[in-house]
Amino acid sequence: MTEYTMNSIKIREISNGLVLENVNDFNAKHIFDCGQSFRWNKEGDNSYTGVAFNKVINISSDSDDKKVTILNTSLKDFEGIWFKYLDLNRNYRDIKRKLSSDSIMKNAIKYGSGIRILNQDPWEILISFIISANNRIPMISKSINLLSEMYGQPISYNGKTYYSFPTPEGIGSAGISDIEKCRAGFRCKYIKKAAEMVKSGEIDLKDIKEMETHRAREELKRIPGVGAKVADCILLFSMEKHEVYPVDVWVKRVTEHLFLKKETKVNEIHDYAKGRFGNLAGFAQEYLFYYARELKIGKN
DNA sequence: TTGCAGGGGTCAA
DNA sequence: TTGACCCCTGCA
Repeated sequence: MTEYTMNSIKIREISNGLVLENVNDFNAKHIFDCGQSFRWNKEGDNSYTGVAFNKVINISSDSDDKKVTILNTSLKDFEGIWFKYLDLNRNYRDIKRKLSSDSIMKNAIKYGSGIRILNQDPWEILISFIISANNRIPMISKSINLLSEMYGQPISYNGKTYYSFPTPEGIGSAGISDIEKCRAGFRCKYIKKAAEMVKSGEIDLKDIKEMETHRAREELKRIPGVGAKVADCILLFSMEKHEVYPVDVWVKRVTEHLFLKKETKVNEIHDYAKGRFGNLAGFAQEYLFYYARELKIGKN
């Protein structure tokens, strides 16, 4: 049996995948339920099956044993895709230690101790978070799945058919009445326009990813349906801008409730987060979002 | 059974 | 700064 090591993670090949050992700060539930992705479904055995980068994989984790199992993959794909996607090169122990200077963050981090910020595809995140505006999570997932069924490629796994996320060409060439079949309502016109802009090269997501954060945000906001919050989600979840602090209703509530103790304007919340969490604000946001939403903190 | 509020915001006035 | 907005669910 051959074993490999990447960043102190031991990798062992099994018949249909890989077993990773000595993985710190990794909990599948925390990662896939903390709001950064809409394409991971919980299975009966508490594992998660998801579609990303035109592949379907299944991930389960045992935090106590520091063990992660990835099914339907290969060593080659792990090295080429999943190691980066799962952010396994990052030391979350350091991040958590730096953010734990007060008891409030300590509790939030303890609650979502296995959160990692995925490195997702900017194009997929762009469309997904346009759909998220004034919407509910089950509906967002449903619309993304319908879009994928209509314009993506089928992928079979475990007797089920999944669909890859569509390309800009796929959605950009579709008519508005077809896109409306994804049930995203008034957001459909934004989806179409965004796809056309990416398809034509008017918006180059690769370029934007390389830009300084402020300029990248302004560039993203040129896309219809992308305001401050959606732009920040794109920056944090797909462009490695970890200093941004996307403020949605939950984050606004939890920041007010736990820290500011009063109603506060979104701009002031940004300033506060920048001052308090610095270049780790994005990580803080994820711990707080998960903590707030799971425990309904600040609601009412 | 029907009706209404409201949701991971954005846009236009 | 304020409403409207597709679609759907939960709850009177």
